[in-house]
Amino acid sequence: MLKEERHQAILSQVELHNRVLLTDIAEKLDVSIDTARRDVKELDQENKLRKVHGGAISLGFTTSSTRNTNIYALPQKITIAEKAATLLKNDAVIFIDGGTTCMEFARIIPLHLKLTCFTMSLPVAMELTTKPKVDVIFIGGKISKESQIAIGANATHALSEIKVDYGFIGTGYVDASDGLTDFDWDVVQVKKAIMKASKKTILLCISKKLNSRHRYKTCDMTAVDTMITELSPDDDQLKLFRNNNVHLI
Amino acid sequence: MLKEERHQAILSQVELHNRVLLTDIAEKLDVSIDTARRDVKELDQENKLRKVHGGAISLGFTTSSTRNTNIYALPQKITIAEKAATLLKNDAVIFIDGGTTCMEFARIIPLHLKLTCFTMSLPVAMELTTKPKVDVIFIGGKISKESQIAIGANATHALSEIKVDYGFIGTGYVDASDGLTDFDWDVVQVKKAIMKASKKTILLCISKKLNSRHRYKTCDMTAVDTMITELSPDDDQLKLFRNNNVHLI
DNA sequence: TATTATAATGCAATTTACTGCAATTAAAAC
DNA sequence: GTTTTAATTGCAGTAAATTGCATTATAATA
Repeated sequence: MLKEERHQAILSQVELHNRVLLTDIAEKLDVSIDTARRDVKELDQENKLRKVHGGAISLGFTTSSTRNTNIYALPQKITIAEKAATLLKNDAVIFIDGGTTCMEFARIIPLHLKLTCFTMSLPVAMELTTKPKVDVIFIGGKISKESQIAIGANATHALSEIKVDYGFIGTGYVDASDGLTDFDWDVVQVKKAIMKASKKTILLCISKKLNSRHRYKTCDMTAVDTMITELSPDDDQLKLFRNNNVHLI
Repeated sequence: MLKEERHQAILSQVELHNRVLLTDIAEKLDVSIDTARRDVKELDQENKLRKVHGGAISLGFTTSSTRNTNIYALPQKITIAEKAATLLKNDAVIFIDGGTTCMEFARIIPLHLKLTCFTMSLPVAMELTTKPKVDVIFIGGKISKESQIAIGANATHALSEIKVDYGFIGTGYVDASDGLTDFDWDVVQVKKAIMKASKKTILLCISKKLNSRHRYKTCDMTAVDTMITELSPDDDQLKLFRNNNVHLI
């Protein structure tokens, strides 16, 4: 393997996970630790990453105030994810839906927290594998290419056999009177099943989606126990939601 | 062979694989290393590629878009993946195991190919969502953090209910007499289930793993229908495998 | 503090690069 | 067709780069 290829491989790993261990480089690229260290050292000198004890981290990781340099992660979603994370307690059993907001939530879960997480979102599951104390269980099924979640009879059936404390879900569209709606029928079916499997349903939703609706209905607002948005609780837009016994954060 | 022809051959190689080794050029084009080096040097000066120690890489290789498609792929694994891909036909129903070699295989599947793919590897499933004509079905279960595949009773049970034409599997260790072995018991159980669900088992395995073994056994070599490595079929190491009715590519 | 893990350094073995040169080949000139 | 000329190629010797290992130093962690 050419040195240049190794360098690219290391950079891609850093780009993807924001960090990389020297031992991982050595093993996966089939070189000695020394070579891995030298590679990282050179990349550091070229200002492509930052070398730290035991590995390397991406340049933006430490400096930028916004946590992860995911271009899709809007700051509001991080705010929501941070609020949602405050609900988590050790040994909780939760479900995490797909979508970028839930993805942000998964990303923000503290490393020391012991959890059991169900999900049928591929990216969320991938992210959760980086959390040492989180048990991850994936609900299988046919994979929807757009949303990268498992759908179909298999998925809904598997969901019918579990019960979790909290179901953290997202939605495509939400409205105080029309409830949660989506444009994909299969996705709606799965979301229904998630809510049935959850003792409490927590909706993560950026304010942009408030007051919008689409073809297929997941549920009424009354079925949602808690809704988390980035707006302050006394925002005008939220008044309508208070009538549905929805707890707002 | 004319110099210009060589230059074209080198460029097409670089275009295809993003890289080329001087030793490969020398061997395949039947010239000395020196000539190969001189050719690459000229192409570099013409800005057709970038010369690096030991070979050359394509100019676009460093852009992050191509980088993401080349995470941690050893060149040998690409060779194996390419060979494996030749077995695929339209409308085939296959299973793809986890591991970097199988990942490379998933990556190389042509976009025009219509397939149904089962997998219980998160990265493989993610990759497959980029193939428009491939139906992806994920076998759910508890996710193993090291290997990022679904394991456990759920996974093996789900596997017991399907039947695929080809099962493309990897293994941690392989030996002609001891067969396929691994260090993780759960993983071995899943691999067994995969083989049971496959009409034909195709083992993708880099030569480095040949003649190695570990604690838990998946199966004997006789259970493998085809083994694909990057070695030439008359390599000495492979002689031992011929005795097991294993088809080598 | 003790213990472990990681880093830095020097060194030897290997691989690759460069240089000059002679032999060969292809093209040009006669 | 023959000779001349220039380009190309392979080889040998040397220089440089790369790599892995051993050793010592340093940093992290309990």
